[in-house]
Amino acid sequence: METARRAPVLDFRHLRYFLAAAEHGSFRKAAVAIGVRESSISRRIRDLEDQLGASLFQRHNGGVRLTFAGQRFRRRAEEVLQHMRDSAQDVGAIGRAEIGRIGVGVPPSVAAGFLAELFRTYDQHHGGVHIDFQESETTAHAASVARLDLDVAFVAGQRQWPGCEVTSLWTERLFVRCQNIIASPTDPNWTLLTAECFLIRRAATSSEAVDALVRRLTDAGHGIRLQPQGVGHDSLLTLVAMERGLALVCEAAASIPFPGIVYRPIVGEALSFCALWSAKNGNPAMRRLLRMARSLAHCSRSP
Amino acid sequence: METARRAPVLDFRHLRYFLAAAEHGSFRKAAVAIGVRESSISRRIRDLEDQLGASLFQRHNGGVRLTFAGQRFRRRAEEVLQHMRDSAQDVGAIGRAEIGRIGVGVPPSVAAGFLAELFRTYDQHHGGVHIDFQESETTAHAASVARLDLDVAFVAGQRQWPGCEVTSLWTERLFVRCQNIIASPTDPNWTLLTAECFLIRRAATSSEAVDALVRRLTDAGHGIRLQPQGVGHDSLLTLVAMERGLALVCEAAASIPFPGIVYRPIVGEALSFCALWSAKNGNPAMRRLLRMARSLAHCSRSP
DNA sequence: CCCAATTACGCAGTGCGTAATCATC
DNA sequence: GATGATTACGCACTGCGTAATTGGG
Repeated sequence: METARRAPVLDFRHLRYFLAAAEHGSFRKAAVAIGVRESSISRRIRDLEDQLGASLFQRHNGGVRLTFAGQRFRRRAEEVLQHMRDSAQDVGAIGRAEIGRIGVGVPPSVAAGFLAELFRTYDQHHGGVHIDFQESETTAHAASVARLDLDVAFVAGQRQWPGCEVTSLWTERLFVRCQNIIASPTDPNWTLLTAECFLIRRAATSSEAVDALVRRLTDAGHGIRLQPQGVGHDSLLTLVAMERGLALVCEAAASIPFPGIVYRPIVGEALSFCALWSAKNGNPAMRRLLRMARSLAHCSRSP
Repeated sequence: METARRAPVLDFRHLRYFLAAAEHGSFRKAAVAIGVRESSISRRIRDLEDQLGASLFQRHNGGVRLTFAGQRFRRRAEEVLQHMRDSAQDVGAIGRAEIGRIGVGVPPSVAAGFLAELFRTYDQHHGGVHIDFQESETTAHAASVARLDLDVAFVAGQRQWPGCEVTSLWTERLFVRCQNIIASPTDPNWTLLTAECFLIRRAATSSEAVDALVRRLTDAGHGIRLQPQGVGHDSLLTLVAMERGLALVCEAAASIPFPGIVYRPIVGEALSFCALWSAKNGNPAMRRLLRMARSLAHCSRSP
């Protein structure tokens, strides 16, 4: 058995050299154009011809000319190379976060406040990135982030979550959402609060905000009546308007007006929000969003 | 200035490795599938990611998973690789003379005889090859072959031509094409022939066949009247039917019947044909035609 | 401790440049 | 002799395999 010289692996350079030679009609000129010696062109094209099983050039004195096979291969090679360049361009754009996709976990209300501002700004600068919002509770968010099902989640509270990095971002005051017939002390009337019952979403029974309020009231010697409801955030608002109780909301949600509803701040009570993300997640669009969030948090905090 | 490690040139292997890893969801499995070590896969994909400027896989314990960029690049890579394979296939088919193009120079009549048989057989076996016929005189054919404008030319005579290889193929008897009123001696009546005038195409004044006949007649002490006409081969036939003279044809043309026309062989006079081609011409379809021609000549000669 | 990916290291193979050679005008 | 492609040779470098390392259940 003959030890057939192992076929050289086809390289994109083969195509580049070939196209240059085809364009210039001369190995020499092609070599100058590419910045390489003629011998390289010659050998690479010989490799290419060997591998393809057809000669691509007719060599005559004064240069080379494409054979029939060469003419045919030229188009193909151009297409392949162009396609490859496009692909690299495409993927590179993802790498530079010019396009892409982010899965983002958000708390119930993103219509106003820090997050609304963040995503508005982000969209302005990275319109090509599709943002997939996922509304859920903190625990589920943390798990998704750790599993890389979500790229980043914005949640209330500062606690650690396994497999998640935590980046503190901003703080919001807590508000009581109530009917507008209730008196409006600057400092909330605790007695009044305890008389009413608090409507909370069943899924958020152990949320940071509720925990904080309960702690605060019990520390002050007051009781509190919680009334979990299996409804969404929007419906809670309606329930309040129906005089079925009060609702606890953060500052972002308090900026949204609704007929028959007013918001009263709970002085001294605040809720801090942070971003959860995974160190293993290299999604450049996510990292840029995170950077932007930090920058935004810094801006709005320092003044 | 930092000595930035020169970027590794993208290779089709990069794509193959990447696709294998994407398919198997594991560098390890991809490595076995391809028949290479994991480290190779790992490094090559890292190169690819560096070059593209985006990470393609999320590494988690138990394997890898495509990122958004990776998913996108996967389609592209498949297309590029497939396109490249198709191209190689295509060009390879040309190399194996399954498809292609041949420029063939032919004498005025190819409707019958050796060439007709040759092309009929060739078409049967290589239907994908397009044959470009070019009808011209020997000198022009030889020049075209040397310039590689023609791949091969079949011409009468055996003489050498610059830049051409010569391959003797077959021999044909010469015939006189005449009106059917002329007597039909087995051996042509030389007196009769000299009495008539020979119609020849002006372009073929110095053709091998005419030269041979003139030589023969003058050697035998006879004169000959040549009457060049600026018409094509077909028209000559009509002129003979109009009793304007005789015409000299080779055996192939003599097998085509025409009303009012008969052919008489010139005993002892024969014309040999050969193929002209260039040693520099690697056109595989041409070389296969040539091989087939030799084989055919051998077959029809030996019995 | 296992699985899977990554990194360190040494060796073989490949590609390039230099330079000589061939071929044609 | 000039131009242009091909070939011989030596060197640097890349890429692979082996094996050690990291990292997460």
